Amino acid sequence: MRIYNTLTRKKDEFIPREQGKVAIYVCGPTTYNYIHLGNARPLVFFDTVRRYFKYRGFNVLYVQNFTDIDDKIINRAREEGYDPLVLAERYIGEYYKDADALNVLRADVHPKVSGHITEIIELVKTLLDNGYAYAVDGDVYFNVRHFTGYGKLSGRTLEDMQAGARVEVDVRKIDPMDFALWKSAKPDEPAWESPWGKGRPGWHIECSAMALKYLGFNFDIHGGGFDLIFPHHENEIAQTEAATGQSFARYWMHNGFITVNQEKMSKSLGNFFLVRDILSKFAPEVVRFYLLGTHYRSPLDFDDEKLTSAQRGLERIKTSLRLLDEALAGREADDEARPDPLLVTRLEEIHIEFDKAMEDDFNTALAIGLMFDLAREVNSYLQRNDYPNLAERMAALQKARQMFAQYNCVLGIFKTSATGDILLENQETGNEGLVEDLLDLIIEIRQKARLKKDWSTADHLRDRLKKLGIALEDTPDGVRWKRLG
RNA sequence: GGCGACAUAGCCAAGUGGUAAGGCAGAGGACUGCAAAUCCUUUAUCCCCCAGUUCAAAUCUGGGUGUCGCCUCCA
Repeated sequence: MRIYNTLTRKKDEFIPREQGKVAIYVCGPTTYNYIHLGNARPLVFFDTVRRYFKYRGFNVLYVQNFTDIDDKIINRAREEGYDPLVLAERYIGEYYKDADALNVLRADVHPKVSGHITEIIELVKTLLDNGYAYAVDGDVYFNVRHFTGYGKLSGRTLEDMQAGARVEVDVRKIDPMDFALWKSAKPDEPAWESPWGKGRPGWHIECSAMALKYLGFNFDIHGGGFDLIFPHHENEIAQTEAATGQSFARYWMHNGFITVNQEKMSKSLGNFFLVRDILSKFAPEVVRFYLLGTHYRSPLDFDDEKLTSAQRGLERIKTSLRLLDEALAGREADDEARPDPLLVTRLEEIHIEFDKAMEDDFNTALAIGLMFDLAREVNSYLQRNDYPNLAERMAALQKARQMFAQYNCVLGIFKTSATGDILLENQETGNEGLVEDLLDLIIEIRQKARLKKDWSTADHLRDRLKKLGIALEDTPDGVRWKRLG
């Protein structure tokens, strides 16, 4: 497996710290608002990475933090008249709603900063003892000049950074690039007792403390958005490696941005789209499918048309799944039957390609392309009548359905049953009984009209149903209906 | 100013030396009462421009143009 490593600026062969195990830390959101699509990309992508490792038989330990103490939270809380921690907690709850909708699996651990103050203080103490940090008026800063590797992740030197530095010069700092490990508390801010007085952690130290606690040093993969490379991840590396004398993480993965009109979607530019607003217009599987349709390191431009295009594409795959289910419905699988090689040889080729795509730096775009190939092979095969016998045909189709389910386990597009079978929307809820019965009735009436060649009645019913979001399809074997959109 | 990324058909997008995946949209055909869905065929003599390396380049090197990002909170 090859992974593009920001640290080495190339694709490196993945060698786990421990055989058969992989430890991953992903920087989660600062919870002062609902998440937007830009936040969703790393969630969905790293969730897919995690799923792929699992699919390959790895034992995955996946940690994603919540930053629940931060200036923005404090400001927002002040505006709304809440306690900052209460506000943060509320948005953590909202985060789960959006993440669950997008089929993002819960992390093994979702640590919060507020629950790890002790660990953070310990880490800061270590850095002070080591001489990598200094305290001034209740603040503690990390001394970047002291850490020789500073800049190794972002690929620039302190001189580079200062040449165009836009940081305000704080005379109390030894170097302008020094960053806060601990901030003294202003009145009305959440604060904790520390050896340096009441205060709260700086932004970067939390991830170091929590990653070390749950994953230890030298763990496998640390992920986040491109914009975290500097300063966040650079500082994490500096702190952690200065404190432990050990490597922090070995593979650093960064996803590209979601853009709007080619510009970065960000909270500060105000051009962001909330996940829940998008989900009010598009199904979650469409959003996930769209996000994974582009390689994670490339920018991805967002607008409704692109989602609509994704929706239509996904419909193709759904159709193929429906056709498969229809063909297999009510038939017992015969485990003895040899799958028809006519279909299965192609399936095997696709399967090899799928693994190759994912092995090569998680090329989900290629993997999705292969799902389309799979769909075409299936659809095409279903139209043929020259199969050897029914049992072999069914075995081959069964195999195809398993492949769809497997790939879906990795890509996480469709909701699944407990056994991992793909659930299409018609099957999702148990509350559909009446709708189905009514549709059966309407279809029956229409069929009678069609027998009498009363095309205007038949077409009228079909048109009206279409306006209600139900599409009818007449086939030689009867009428099929599905929900649109 | 420093550092970096990207530029592939109408649109989206994969492809890091061997002669352009896939999707959306479009065209033609099969099927259909008509549709829809599906299948088949078709849509880039060519991958921003120029020069170079090579038997061979979208893929490597140099130069140029354009777009974006980081250097400040941001996924």
